[in-house]
Amino acid sequence: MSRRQFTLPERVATTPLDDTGCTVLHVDMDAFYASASLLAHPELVGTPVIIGGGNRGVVLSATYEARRFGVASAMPMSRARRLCPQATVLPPDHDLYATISAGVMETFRSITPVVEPLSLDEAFLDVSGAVRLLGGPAAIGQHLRDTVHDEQGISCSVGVGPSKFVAKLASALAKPDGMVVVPRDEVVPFVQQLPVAALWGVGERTEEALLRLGLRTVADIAHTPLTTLVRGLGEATGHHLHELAWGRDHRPVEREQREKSVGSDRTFDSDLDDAVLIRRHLLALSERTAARMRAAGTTGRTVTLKVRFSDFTTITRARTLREHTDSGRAIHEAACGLFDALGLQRARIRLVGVRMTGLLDVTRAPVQGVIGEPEHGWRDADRAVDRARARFGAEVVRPASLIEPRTSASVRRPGDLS
DNA sequence: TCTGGGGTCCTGCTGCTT
DNA sequence: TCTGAAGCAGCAGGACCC
Repeated sequence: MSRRQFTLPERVATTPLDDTGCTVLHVDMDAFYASASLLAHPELVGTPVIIGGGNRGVVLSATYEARRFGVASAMPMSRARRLCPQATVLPPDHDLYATISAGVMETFRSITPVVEPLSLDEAFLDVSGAVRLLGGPAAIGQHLRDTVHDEQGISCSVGVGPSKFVAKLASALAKPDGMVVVPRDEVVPFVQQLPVAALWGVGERTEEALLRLGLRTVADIAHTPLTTLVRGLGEATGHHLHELAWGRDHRPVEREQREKSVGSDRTFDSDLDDAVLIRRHLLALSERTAARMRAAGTTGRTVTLKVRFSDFTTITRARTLREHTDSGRAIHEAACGLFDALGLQRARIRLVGVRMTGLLDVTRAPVQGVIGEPEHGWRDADRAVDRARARFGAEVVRPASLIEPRTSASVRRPGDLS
């Protein structure tokens, strides 16, 4: 679900051109979360719908009817509601999105085994091995669009190019519900007429830095000495943008991408200054992180605590443990240690997060027993809890300190401690 | 206007080891 | 024994992506 939208440059045709050598496809679902939610609410088709929620949330997705009013992804919900008060607001349904995404990825893999998912709603495909069987890349792209529409009932846009970078730019231009092919010979003029913000890796800050250097288009970057770019943007970014500005991107489409971190954040409905309550939130986040690691068969060694204050300044503190763990208890202990070491005196906190890095497959990082821990200790208990949750639901077993006293009048949503 | 939650990557700094 | 350089790991912060 790219957040970048560009107008179609005049020299790029929307009909298939010479697609020889354009073996990389980038497929991006159109307004994926909104389109998926409409499958469950067909009565809302053709109306403005916003997916998001919460007092302090942002827009996750919106139908094109809502976008016409200026609503965009990542926009604060309060602003979106002002721009389009008639829109229906639906809460996200992540289970539904995961199910549809799995179906879409299966369709992709029926065409080529070389599929690199980027998120639930987009992926790169290398179709070089499928050309002889299914026709040229553009024909494959069209076949893919038709299949996804027929099988899942949602539309997608496809970019076809000789590299991932070009294919991704092309799919952004194809939106919504279209396909753009960038022939190999057209790559340099195609990329160089775009604004600098079109480049992958150029966000708000980098765009500002480029504008300060007087660079507005990709062509400007291409004709700037590399040393100037490196001085202004840093070693990696300077080289990266210079390569992209000449249409050079040699990264292959990769099937397996192992995760490098797992974590959870929680923004509170209102800022908190109660350390006891914050530690309880850290326990919930630690348990969730640990459960996800166990489900993925990984363990982690470095615990990173994130704290965002009411003025939106954010700090992180990390601690590397002596050995790998997938225990919520161990993660919580480290996170609380880091939190206590901050020595905060009733600071108003907006968000806390827990993240584990230094991940290793559980078979390669056997977790040693803790001195004093019984033979069938907490690890066995954690796994029993995982099995119970898988069978009866996530809320069926929780640490005692996370259980709220029952009141007949109150209904709380999962994970809401405050 | 008022900023989610899941991530990756880069840069600069510090401290440890050789 | 002391000192400086180099390499490396860990940490913190920030930018960026969807």
